[in-house]
Amino acid sequence: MTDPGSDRPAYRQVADRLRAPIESGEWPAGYRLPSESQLMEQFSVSRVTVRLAVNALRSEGLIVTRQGRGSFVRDRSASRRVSSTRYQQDTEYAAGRVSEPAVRFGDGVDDHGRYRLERSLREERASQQIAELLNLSIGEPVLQRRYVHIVDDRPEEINTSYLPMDLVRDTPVADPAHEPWPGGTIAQLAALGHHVTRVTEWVRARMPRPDEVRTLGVSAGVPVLVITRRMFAGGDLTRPVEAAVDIVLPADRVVLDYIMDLDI
Amino acid sequence: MTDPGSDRPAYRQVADRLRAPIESGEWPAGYRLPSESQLMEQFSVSRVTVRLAVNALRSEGLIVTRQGRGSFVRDRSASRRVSSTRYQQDTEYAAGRVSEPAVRFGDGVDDHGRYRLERSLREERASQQIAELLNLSIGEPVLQRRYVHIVDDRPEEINTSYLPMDLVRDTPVADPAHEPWPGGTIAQLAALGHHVTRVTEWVRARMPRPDEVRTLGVSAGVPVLVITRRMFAGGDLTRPVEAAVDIVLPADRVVLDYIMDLDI
DNA sequence: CAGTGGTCTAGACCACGCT
DNA sequence: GCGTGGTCTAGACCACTGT
Repeated sequence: MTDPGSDRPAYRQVADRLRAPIESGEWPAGYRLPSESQLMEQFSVSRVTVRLAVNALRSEGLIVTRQGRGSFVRDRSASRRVSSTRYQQDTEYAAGRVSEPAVRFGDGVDDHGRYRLERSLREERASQQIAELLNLSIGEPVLQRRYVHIVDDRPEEINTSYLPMDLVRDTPVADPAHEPWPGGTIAQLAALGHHVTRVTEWVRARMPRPDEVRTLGVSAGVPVLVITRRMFAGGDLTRPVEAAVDIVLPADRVVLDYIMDLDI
Repeated sequence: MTDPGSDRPAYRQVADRLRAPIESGEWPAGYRLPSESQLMEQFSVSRVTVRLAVNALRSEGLIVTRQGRGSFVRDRSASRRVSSTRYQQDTEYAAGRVSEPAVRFGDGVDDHGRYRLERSLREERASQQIAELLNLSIGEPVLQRRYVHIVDDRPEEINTSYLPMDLVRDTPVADPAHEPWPGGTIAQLAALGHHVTRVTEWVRARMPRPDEVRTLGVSAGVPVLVITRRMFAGGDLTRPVEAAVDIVLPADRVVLDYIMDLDI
């Protein structure tokens, strides 16, 4: 039953009573909540009120609902760790000092054939945003590369990056037929003589757009992490050699890991 | 009018038709959407359907609604930039090489008296999480420090950090009467002879809990960035000297800025 | 006071998932 | 076939905001 005397609206009271066992862990990930009819009876409220409560929990990211089956406590443990040390490791790999490039999607993922990469390359003219990021003029030619990283048939990362066309024209980097390059962008650029010395990342979070909900397969109530990355080469900090706008990651599956060493 | 022949439910069609002018910029931040009654008439749907559409946009973070006034396009431009270089700058400051510690809440904020800090200190016994982060045993004494950074009477950051009690017992750091320390934790620790050489940050994003919605004053549909930070001193990478769990930042107001210099 | 969004009811039909 | 959630309607009263 809800308390009609309370200031708190009935649907919030219902939500509160469902939230408690979820946050305490009494209802673990995967636990099925009572059905809407059961909640209507248990709290003596209408279906609309029950659904308002359930919606609130869903947009808090606590539950997922599946038509015909029910609402379930969502697994909120992040699985993948994206470490900033991958850039240093790719640098070492490009220099031949280590034999393996950085692993991006977890150990053993490739072995089991669960990892897939979809790529597309395209020459474009720099938009205002890209021109600003790469310190070019609007309209200068750039190479757009779009990567979708897929694990277990589920996209884990969408990544659109741009390189100044001057840097890569008539090189394997701009060749669509070319295989994915071990060691990633840093190794590619190193092969062209551009040695990346600095990477900057701007990190934001927001709710996904509907198209991102579809492609990333995130459920309602799960934000995305959005990274804007720039790479600088050879001590030139004025003109980046690469800019990746909107690297989009589902926040329920990812932790970003940054290490900062300080000179004392 | 909505298209009843479409597979797409009416409320999604309404949401789509409202989303377009928002994302294109035709309706700028602050623009007032048509009222619910206007939308009912315009699309020939019931109020519930209109509200489903409006709720969808709200949980996407595109609009805010205010009772008695209407729904408005939300300002999605982030204002504050949190840079990882602040750690290096605090280190320089602690070493006396620069005269100013890193600015945390924007230029001129202090001058106008718009910035306020609420602090609390408390001795505690390490929980399992804290023990793991600090590489201590469960139950060992730690100093808990809780900071709430307030700008314009609006909390901008909640920060709970822990230091091993052994490091700070009977020092000014553990003294509640002590003023906020210029240069922050790094300068405090330096004054005690612990020179921070490495800072690691784990970055996540999630939807705020109801209590965070209240304290941070974020509107529905805005996620929070959550940082877990550890500081290591003097080349000892096994035992951190500080751990900050759940530094919580409203994602609509903040961009995190990381710079990674690579050794080639 | 009129207009706005916030809450709530009773009832209906549909689509999905399992048995 | 039955129970689940998804969508939708018509109608009501309340609380807040402005004139």
